Amino acid sequence: MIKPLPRIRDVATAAGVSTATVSRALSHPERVSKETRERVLAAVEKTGYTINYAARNLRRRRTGSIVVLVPNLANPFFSAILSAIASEIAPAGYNVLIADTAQPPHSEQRILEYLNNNRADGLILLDGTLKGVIARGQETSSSLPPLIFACEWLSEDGYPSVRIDNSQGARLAIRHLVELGHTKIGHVMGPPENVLTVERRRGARDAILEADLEIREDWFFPGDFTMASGAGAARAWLSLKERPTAVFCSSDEMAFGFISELHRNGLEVPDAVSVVGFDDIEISKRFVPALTTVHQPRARIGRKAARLLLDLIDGDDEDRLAARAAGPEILPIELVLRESTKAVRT
Amino acid sequence: MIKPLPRIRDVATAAGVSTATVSRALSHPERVSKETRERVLAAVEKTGYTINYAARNLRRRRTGSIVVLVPNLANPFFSAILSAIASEIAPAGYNVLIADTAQPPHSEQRILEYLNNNRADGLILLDGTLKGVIARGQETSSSLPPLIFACEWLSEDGYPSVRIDNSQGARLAIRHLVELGHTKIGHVMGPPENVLTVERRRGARDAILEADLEIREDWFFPGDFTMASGAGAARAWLSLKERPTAVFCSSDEMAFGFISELHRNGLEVPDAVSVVGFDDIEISKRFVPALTTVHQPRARIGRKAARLLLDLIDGDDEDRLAARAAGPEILPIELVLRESTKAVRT
DNA sequence: CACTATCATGTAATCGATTACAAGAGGGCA
DNA sequence: TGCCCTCTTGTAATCGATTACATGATAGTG
Repeated sequence: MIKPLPRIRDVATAAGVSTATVSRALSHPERVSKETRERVLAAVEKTGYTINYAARNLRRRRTGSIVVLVPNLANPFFSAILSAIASEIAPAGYNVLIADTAQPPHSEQRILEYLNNNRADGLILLDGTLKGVIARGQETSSSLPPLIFACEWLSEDGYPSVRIDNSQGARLAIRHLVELGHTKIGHVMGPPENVLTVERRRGARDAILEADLEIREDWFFPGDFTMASGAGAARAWLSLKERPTAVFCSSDEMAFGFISELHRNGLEVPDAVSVVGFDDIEISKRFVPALTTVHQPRARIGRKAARLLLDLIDGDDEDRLAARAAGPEILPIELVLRESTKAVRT
Repeated sequence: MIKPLPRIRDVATAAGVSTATVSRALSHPERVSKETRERVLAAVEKTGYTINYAARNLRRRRTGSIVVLVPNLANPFFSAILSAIASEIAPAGYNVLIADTAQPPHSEQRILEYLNNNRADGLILLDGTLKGVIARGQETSSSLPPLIFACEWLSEDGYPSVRIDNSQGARLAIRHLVELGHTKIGHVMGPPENVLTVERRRGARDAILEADLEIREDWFFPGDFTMASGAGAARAWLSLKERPTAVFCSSDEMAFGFISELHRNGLEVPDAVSVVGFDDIEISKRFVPALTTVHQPRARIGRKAARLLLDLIDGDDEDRLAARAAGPEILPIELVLRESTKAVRT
């Protein structure tokens, strides 16, 4: 029942040429004559030949795949970026290999393995908490494959990255609330060590100070980007004696958690409190109320990161140094005004 | 700057043994003596050796990866399943290779390539619209690698699949609405050719008839599982002279689109109309109103499909025939009651 | 016409790990 | 002591495609 797959030798026999010629006809068509090329292609068709990638990759000393490390595959924010990455990488002839860094099987050891040259020709990292792992990777391995950060990044090491200006996004959100007349503004933060948390919190603080408003530490609620943590922040908000009239959440998901928890307690947004999110994921415009939020061009981020990585892979060491020197690629964002914010009662 | 990676020969030299012994020490530790094993492991440590998978896979005549074909990576329904699949497959030593069947670069030709033995050791298909491609694959290739459908499936060919009882899910939804006293019940359907659409519509019709209620064709709204199509159905609902008082949507996303579009038109759920969804994706319990929906155990579906596939890969042809004969694996569902439905006004 | 450049193709080495087979060492048993 | 069996290790073939190098044919040039 198991018939062995046709090999390049079978094609060569069928076409009456050598394996070298078949290989050339397929990989460098311009290097064989028109007649043999056609004869080879016909033979390929006839035998049903498809290439054995393991053999090709072994000989070419590459892996043919690109690894994407995602903090959480199930999170729609990441899956949209992933989708864009895949759409750019697949046509370039690479496999997209996905690893969820939060999944239990992915110990540091496992992730290190991906960093090793012989697992991937390049990496895209959507997880900025891998500093330790990458440092260890540099010690262990003589040279890491090209890598690019997207969305998140390592604050010190100058790896190339594609991202937005997060503190600017936070400023846009806060300024909008200020313009609506809010003077008591809170913030639901991301996980403490995350770069995004740091940048967005900084932007938020700066904008609050610029508006000559007070920074109240008890209005900066801890969170971790999940809906559950947004709901927790809502409970914290409810328990306050003096409550902010507007809250900027560091992710859309937290904003949903926040709004839904208030709803459970009989309070509606934006009447009870104005809420701004961050990310503008798919559902934000359909949420009830539709969420005012900072739009991140997720598809563009993914595509850009993929294209930069492909350039790095094709380029030489010089190109790589140039890429690191060039600094991060910052894509534009915008504040999308919807229903979840309104002017403060006067 | 580029230092060549250590090969198995380097380890052999460092340990003072042959490459065969190194290979055995790593792949079949019980076949070498304790002392050499330790010596080899020390040499591996010292040289920083990591295996070259292309070489191993070439020799072992396998690819080391499993391909998952997803209709739409950016859809959170699928990404949760994918996440579960990855968590099960990665520890088994396979790469998870993802291909988005809806992405432009994935012509039929490209998908066919994945079906070929030498791209993957096995496939998990979340897309039931691939009938044509698979038929062509069977013609072209002598034997397809083991494959498993998850969620969706091909209605005729008896490929193994892991899924839920979709018509039963639809019945649960309709019965719930009937119990709440609704007598005018509508349904927002998925894309016409989709198996899920067919099954859920059938379940819905049967349950409506069982309740001695009328089937009104103009209350069966076309859709395609997306939020936008749910919003379209809402507009259709609004334009009716006589409107159903309850609507069962074939996906949660369509339910969100439906609810949000009504909200834009000043109508609120469940006061204006009761809505039931299908899937119970992450956000459903936090939507406003929290969505009553049919829960699919997505993580379990993903894990189960992955485990079955791994069994098939390890098994022989006999096991594969047995698996096809065993029929689909049906996982339990339940109706989750939340806020989007309420008793009809009497 | 002789000589060189160009083009098309074939021969065979190569990528790096695995494993069939061979061989040697050591133990057990008559 | 001699024979067989088991255990450990080494030698070398192998997986399938690519490509450096060699070769022969053809065209172009002085």
